[in-house]
Amino acid sequence: MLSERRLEVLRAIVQDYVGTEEPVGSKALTERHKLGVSPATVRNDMAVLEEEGFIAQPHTSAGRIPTDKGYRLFVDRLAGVKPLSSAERRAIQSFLDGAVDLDDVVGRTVRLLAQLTRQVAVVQYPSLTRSTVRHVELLSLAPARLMLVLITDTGRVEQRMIDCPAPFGDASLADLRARLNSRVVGRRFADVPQLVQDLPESFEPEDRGAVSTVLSTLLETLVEETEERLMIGGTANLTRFGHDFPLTIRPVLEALEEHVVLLKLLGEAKESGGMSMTVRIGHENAHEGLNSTSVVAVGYGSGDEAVAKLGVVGPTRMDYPGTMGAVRAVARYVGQILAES
Amino acid sequence: MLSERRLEVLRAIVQDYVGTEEPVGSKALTERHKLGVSPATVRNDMAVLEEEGFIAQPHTSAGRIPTDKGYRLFVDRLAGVKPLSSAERRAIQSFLDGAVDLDDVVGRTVRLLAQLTRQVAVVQYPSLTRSTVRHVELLSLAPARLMLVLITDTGRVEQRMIDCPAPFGDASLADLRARLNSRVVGRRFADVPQLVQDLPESFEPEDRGAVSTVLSTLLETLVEETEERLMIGGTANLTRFGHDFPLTIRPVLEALEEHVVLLKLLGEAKESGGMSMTVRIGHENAHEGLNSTSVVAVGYGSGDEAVAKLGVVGPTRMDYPGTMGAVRAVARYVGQILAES
DNA sequence: GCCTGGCACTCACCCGGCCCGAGTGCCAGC
DNA sequence: GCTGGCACTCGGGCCGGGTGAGTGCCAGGC
Repeated sequence: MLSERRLEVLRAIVQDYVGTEEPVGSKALTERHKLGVSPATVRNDMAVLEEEGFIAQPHTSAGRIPTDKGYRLFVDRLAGVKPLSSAERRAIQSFLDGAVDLDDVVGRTVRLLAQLTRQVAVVQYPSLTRSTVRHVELLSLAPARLMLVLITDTGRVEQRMIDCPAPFGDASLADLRARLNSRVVGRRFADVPQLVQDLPESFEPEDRGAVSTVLSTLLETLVEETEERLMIGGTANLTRFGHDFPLTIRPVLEALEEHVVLLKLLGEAKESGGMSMTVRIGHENAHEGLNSTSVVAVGYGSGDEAVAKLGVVGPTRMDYPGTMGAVRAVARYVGQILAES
Repeated sequence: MLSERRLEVLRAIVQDYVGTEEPVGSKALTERHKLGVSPATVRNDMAVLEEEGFIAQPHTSAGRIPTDKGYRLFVDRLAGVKPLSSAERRAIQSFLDGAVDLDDVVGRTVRLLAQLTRQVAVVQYPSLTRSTVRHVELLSLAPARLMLVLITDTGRVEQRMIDCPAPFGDASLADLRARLNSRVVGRRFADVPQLVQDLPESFEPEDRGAVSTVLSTLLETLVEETEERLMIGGTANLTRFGHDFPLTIRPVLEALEEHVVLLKLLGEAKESGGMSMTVRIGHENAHEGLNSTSVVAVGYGSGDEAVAKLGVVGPTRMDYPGTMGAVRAVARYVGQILAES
């Protein structure tokens, strides 16, 4: 177990390093923080911290920098979540309030988060699995060609073309539309399959084929489109860590373009309701390209349950309390916006 | 007027510089190209080209590099559009063929273009102004609350909430839906305002307010949403020009995030049907951040007329013939895909 | 008149050596 | 267990010479 003062030294190192971006030495530490001890003592503490793997020296005779393990300890035990100033909160609210549709909400959220944290922001579109159906619409485009439009409670719209095995009368179509809606509106996606299972049987034999086709397309849409989408912003902020980063920036950009990777990243730790904040530091990220970055993510949703996640990607050397505060605050406001609409 | 040989020298300089990324000298030029003259002669030609502003020296006693003006001449008079290999064409086709919906088409196109040109790809969503209406749907969510869904021939779906001044009966709603569709389906967006102008008059007085509200929302959607969206990919390719670029990469990333700027960029030169290819080199780009990049853009569409643009952003030092070939080929295939669906 | 080979000149870049200073580890003393 | 002192390390900045690619100019030849 590390003594109280050693933890204090670690905290000071992390704070200074995040601020200056330069390895921090024992003398500078005692000057900037009221540790109440001399540089020599700090040096001894540093030696211990290094032995334990919390900090490291880039070269002999240079200051120390925190390791991933050091940041981990800092985040877990030494840092709180810094609440935003009321001015910042107002800014968030007014920025998000002008949104007109879901795309706009997500777009604004990304820009907001990127600006607030000065890092790369990632926002996942509200997931369909936990959503409910607001409306299903069927349109006849041609005698045997339909369009299925699915509207979710989060405001998302999905459409699919359907080629029916046989022409489908307008009356039957209206009937199907009405019955379908009466069964699934307000229901969760996961429940839909059961709810529509016996629907074909209640139609005339000649229409059953078409009805089945429609239903299977609907179910496909529900499942397939759970493949989620996301939006990214603030990549220009990557250049802020340019000094030692230029070599590392490429794999990060590459990783950011692989949305599948990011979705997995956000998705991990969906246990615990999914609303809690997760911080993955450096090598804790499975993807190699992100080994020199940290990911701060949190779930958001209109109710108690998360419908999706959002977060930021930045250098391991980031202002964790501030970032976590901003991410959490933004997630809350987005949740509110979604609940209102 | 420049002599034939001097143009040849310029072409050789551009090609070598694009290949090696290093200033090219007179000796190396004569070695790599069959110019049929000695280095000394080339030096004289270079002096003339420099005086005319087509090439420049980074420092005294270094090779020459093309200026924006030099690239311009190269593109206009010295370079053709390099057609793709049949293998590349097959790759394009098979890559795009698997797309399931519009988002997917655009997403695949971006990735394809980025990979093919190894540069940053930008694809604009099919514009609504030139599109036609495929269907308008009205859904009753609550007594005085409607949802308007607009489906375009390019497969795009827009939805809007409408709060009516007074409740609106189901019969009236069905009536409005039917009449609205019979008037606007298959019509161009630009023509819609005239076509629906007198529609409220034909309804009962108590419904006219609601009908007007619906119509004005529809018209708003048509206009507002002409504000177009786009997708970007391949930003990791920016790091390929890292050697002299690290300082310049930031403003480029920033410019790429300002979609408005990009849209303006793509939009310029919409004259001439909009299908022709435009190349903007270096300072020809109005936006400062893109002063060291070139933009190659071309319109695409399902018919003869462009519904949107796509293109790539890369360093002025790019392989113009190859890039132009790839951009043009991709645009054609995307047009085909859109026409089929 | 245009092309050519020769020649002197100019810098950017590389390399090695040097100094400097921040930072360290260790030790003896309080 | 903390402190001040001390010798040591080593990365980074600075200087100076050598190198070579590239240039401009000039006199001579086709």
